[in-house]
Amino acid sequence: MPTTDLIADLEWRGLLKQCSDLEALKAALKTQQTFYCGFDPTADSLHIGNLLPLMALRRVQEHGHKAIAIVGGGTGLIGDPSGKANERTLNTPETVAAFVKRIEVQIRSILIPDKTIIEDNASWICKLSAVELLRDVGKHFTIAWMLAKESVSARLESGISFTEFTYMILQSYDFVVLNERHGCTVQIGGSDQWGNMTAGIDLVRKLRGQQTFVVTFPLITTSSGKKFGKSEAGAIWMDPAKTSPYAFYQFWVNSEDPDVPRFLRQFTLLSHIEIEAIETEHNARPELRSGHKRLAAEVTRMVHGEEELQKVILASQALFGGADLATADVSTLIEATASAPSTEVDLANIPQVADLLVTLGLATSKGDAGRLMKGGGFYINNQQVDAGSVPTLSADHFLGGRLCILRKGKKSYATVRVAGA
RNA sequence: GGGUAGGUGCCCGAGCGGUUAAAGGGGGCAGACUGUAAAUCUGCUGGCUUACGCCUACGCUGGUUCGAACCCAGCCCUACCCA
Repeated sequence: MPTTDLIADLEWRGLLKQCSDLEALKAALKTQQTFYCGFDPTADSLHIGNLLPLMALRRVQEHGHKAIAIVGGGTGLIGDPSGKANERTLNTPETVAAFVKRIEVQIRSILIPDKTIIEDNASWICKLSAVELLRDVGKHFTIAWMLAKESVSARLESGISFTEFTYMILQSYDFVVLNERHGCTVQIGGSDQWGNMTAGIDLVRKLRGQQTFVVTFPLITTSSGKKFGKSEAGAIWMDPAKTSPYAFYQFWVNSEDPDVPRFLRQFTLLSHIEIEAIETEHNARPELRSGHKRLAAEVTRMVHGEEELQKVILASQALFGGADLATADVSTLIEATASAPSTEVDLANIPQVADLLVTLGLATSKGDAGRLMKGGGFYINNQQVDAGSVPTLSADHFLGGRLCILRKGKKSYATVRVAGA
């Protein structure tokens, strides 16, 4: 059941950047191994940047190995200096604990439930006494060696507290605990975690006399060099309350062409053959955007489920199909746009358009709304409003007397519903 | 503790007594062209206001002045150098 194909698969998918000892790992993978990856509870939801490590763990499972996800309820109280230019503000233990709970649920939804172990490192880190930490763990680290780590050396100029300085020790200790409890032998993570992770290898060797491995995947960038995972509204979250399924789906549909093949490999479970077929199709008819749509569908289904996906596809078709919304089925539209921002109005007293745009988050201020309308970037029910004119909403704008769709630019929309309808 | 250079809008960065809501660039938003892509071109990019206009803004607090981002004083912070 366990296979060494895992490495080849990761390589093909562009998910393998570095490995501490590739040949030895390949040999080890002939028998079932246990992998782990850590997730930092820095917010109340994971975002799509975290999807990559999750997918990596999922692939580990698909190839018959075991996967552990660690939620850093303990390390999250300290703060990882890796890749951070400045010391970070500490969250309260209550906040971190709340983040941990929510993130655990999300992790479970992506991984194969009955094959997944989730651990919160607070359960051992918080029990560690200062003396234990210093005698049993700290004794194995020399200052010179720690200072040489990129995560620390990069911060010597700008400043790093003792707190964050010790982070790598705690993360290393995680590896030791998992090795002891679950026989965990491989840690995977982003390449920015290389320093912390290799520190773990050393500590496991010293404390448990066992060889362990580290595998990293590259950090994701878009082909035009923009930061991956950000949209106009900020990060793309997995929590539907923070990023609507519609916005989530649209994020992927809007991927740049050159990124699509890579994203299909990295973020979907589609097979090599399927992906290559999609690529061929895309190259033949790029204007159909079939690759984008498939990518968006796969990822949205995985994160939000089939039902949400269907709604979102309906909404996308209605809004981008160029259909005349006046003739569309209102119930379907209402259903399809359920995940968009929305507000209710009273037909007898419809607020000004600018105010509505602000309430719905399509504009940041009335001035911003005014500029938008002035520039011709505003649509009511898919009808572009003439640049310069200032529209007012009337009862006629409400499809079936119930729904009015406001759109900003090509991609952002929100709905106005009639109260009680 | 001493010295030097600095702290300007989302970021970088010009301005160094009035014509400065503050050059220029980046980023962002929108329009055109396409394919809900990229590239390119164009417009916008503090808030309120139908509008005249009003308010807020150049580290903080005071002061000089008819008038200050710009001058003065004190303070805070950052970087580098010396103890």
